[in-house]
Amino acid sequence: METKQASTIFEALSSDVRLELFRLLVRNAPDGLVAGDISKQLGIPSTNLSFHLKAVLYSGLVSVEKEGRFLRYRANIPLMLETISYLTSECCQNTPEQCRKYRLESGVAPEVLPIIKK
Amino acid sequence: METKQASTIFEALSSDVRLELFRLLVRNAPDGLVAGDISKQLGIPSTNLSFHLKAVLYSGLVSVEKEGRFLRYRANIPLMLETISYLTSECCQNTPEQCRKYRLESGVAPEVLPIIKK
DNA sequence: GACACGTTTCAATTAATGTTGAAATATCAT
DNA sequence: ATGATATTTCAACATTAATTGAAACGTGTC
Repeated sequence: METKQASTIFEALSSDVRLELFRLLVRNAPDGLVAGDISKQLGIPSTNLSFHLKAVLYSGLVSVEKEGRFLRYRANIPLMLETISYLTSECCQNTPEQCRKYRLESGVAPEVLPIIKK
Repeated sequence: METKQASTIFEALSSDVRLELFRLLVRNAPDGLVAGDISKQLGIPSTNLSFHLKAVLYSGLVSVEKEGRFLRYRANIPLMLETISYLTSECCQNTPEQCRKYRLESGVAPEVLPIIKK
């Protein structure tokens, strides 16, 4: 992954509205949600949601599909995973012991987040 | 983790400069780097770096420590891990099979990124 | 103490982002 | 076709971010 793509993706997650939007779609993967449902669940006007949807679509983190007169949005989970991999790559100059220490410090369960390689 | 904190963290990673800055510190964990070295490695003026350093410091993703007349910056890896955990939480309504499919699709090695729980 | 060096703050400019209501567009139901 | 509904585009405004050079601030060195 290239820097430009990754920073665009983080940009897409950098507003409260868009972050909640994306997490909503992550929770609702793989089915996704139509715009109206998203608008209701986030409690923001559809016009504002549309603005933010454009940003996440541009980043690639979300995809859209026409469904009658609705538009269904879905989180692009594989891209999310690639982005995480990009962020954590070559962590600690590839010394697993240090990474392990950090992971313990974070309190995050190992099954959820083992960025340690091998 | 709260939405506000997480979006501030993604905001910190949303510019090319800051993303490269953070990844540089991740690679150089746990030792960190002093500002001058960062400035040289990123090839940007110290005044501009200082601006971006403030942003990542504010987010908590980077910490700083005085070292004589230098300032040493370090990536906050545990916070990075918590943030990743926040982003991926309740993925696919906790149906591991779907998550596994996505992971295969992403092409990311399982040891690097198993967000699947259990 | 005077000087050099690393780093930050300030001021100025340029550009981009977030929000809202009104209007436009597209699709389905009758 | 007409009307109702879903969603987007547009215009306007307020807010915030990015970049740069000059100046200021600390800290170590001679």
